Amino acid sequence: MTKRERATQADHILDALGDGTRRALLGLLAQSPASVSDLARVLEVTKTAIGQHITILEACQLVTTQKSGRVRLCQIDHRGLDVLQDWIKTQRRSWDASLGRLGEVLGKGD
Amino acid sequence: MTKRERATQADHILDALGDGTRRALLGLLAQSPASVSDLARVLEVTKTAIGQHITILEACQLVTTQKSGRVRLCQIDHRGLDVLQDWIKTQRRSWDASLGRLGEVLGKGD
DNA sequence: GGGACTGTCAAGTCTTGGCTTCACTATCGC
DNA sequence: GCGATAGTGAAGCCAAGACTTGACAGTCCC
Repeated sequence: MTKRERATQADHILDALGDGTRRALLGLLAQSPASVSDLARVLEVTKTAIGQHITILEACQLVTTQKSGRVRLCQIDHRGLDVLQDWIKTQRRSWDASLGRLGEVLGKGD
Repeated sequence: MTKRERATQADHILDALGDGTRRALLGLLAQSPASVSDLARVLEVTKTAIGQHITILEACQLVTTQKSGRVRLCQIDHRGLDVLQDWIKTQRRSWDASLGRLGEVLGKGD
């Protein structure tokens, strides 16, 4: 992914999910909403690191946050997953069609 | 993703899909099977690079290959996507439940 | 056999990005 | 106000990994 890439939302989501720490983050948030400090404590990384990950996850709608006072509460956003599921569906449709064509070409067995 | 990570197959798949070139590869293969050289030509990288990506994609069952003569024909493997779809389903279930509990806690509206 | 082509291996380069440190602001509670 | 806590910003470190080069083995076809 260096050049000429028209990045769709699905691209951003897959990039985001390509990191194990972020997946762990989602795993934790799937259980219950949590603050940046909470997450940092559990995953044993700095709050700065968590903040960076959350920014990325928020940008592609896998997480939402709301700040009340000095604490930023993070929770899951389902919209990102919806997009990802659509991406899978599209891929599958596309290559089902391609297998169909392949089948026709090979298709002697009727 | 540095330490203490019990990598599931979904983890490997998401790691694999975290790279834009590999996604492009899948996009091409979704349209029709192709050889390593074909893919290298279209994506404008070396055959070596394609070979490396294909190895990774094959390892997590997103692609299958078969060699006939000197050409290695690559095509989509649906099993990887099945696993990914399951992963999404699991995540969604998990955090729907969590949102449900949150709803109960907040749940004065009842 | 010889040339063209397909793919792989080993080794190295170089960018990306995950993470830290340090300094700083803002909020809470006394 | 003051100390403790929550979070952010800038800068830099460093390992992971994407990609290349060059040499090589197989295969096809003349």
